[in-house]
Amino acid sequence: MHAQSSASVLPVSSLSRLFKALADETRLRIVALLAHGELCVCHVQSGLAVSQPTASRALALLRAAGVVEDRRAGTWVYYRLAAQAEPARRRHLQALVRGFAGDAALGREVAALVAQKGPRACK
Amino acid sequence: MHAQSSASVLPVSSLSRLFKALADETRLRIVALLAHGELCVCHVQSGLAVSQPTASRALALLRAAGVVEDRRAGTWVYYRLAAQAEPARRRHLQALVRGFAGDAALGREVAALVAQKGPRACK
DNA sequence: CGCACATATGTAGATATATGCATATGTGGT
DNA sequence: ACCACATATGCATATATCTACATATGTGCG
Repeated sequence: MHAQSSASVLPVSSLSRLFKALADETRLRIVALLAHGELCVCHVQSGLAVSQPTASRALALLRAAGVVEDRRAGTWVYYRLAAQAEPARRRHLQALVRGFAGDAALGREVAALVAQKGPRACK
Repeated sequence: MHAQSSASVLPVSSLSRLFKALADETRLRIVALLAHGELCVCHVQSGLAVSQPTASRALALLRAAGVVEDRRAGTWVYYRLAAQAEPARRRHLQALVRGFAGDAALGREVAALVAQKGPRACK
């Protein structure tokens, strides 16, 4: 008989779901933005120059995949990167964030987004 | 005017392609196996209990994505993890390999596969 | 050359994924 | 209650992805 599937106890399916969530360019760029701080949908929308439904759906999918969490603040819904319980997932997301967070230009872009939209910018 | 896309110079599209390659469970399990050493298609096929075309295609896609390299040895074609030039990609693949390589049961499974199939097992 | 074996590829069909457009929901303020 | 704004969702459509089955290619051997 042969060894058969398994790949042991490793969280293959959990990692697979994570990678699937990160595989889309729009969603990966959202993670890049969120590496610099929480944002609401309108920030993502204008930061990535995508339609509002696209931004909303991408964030919803990331939330379903456990990559982000959301928080409601009046009319706005803020999204932030979620803490990862699974060690392997945590390693990968941290690696991503480290890379993205080191990008100063991205940081300025995020700061500009927050400054020109959302609650802080409006009143 | 608004900030617009970009996400700066970060290799978003390159990372996106990497994650797309790793998003499939079959392919991710192949990477897990290869973390323990090079294998040929028949090893993967019986190790994951998938059909020969499925194993071959999965490996071909991983090769196209730059995740693995291949080497022909007579009738057999050996696949191994490829070195990554891009730092971000290298970090992620190394993180994966570290996790998978630490799994002793997986290591034994791979050893068994190599022992019972392929050139070394046949003659 | 012809056979046996390992691997690759063509094709088709089922299923998932992404996006645009319209519209619904939710919230705060007048 | 109504309106304005931010966000979410329904629906249709285009496109990508995966798998199965059959078949082709390549390599070694007698």
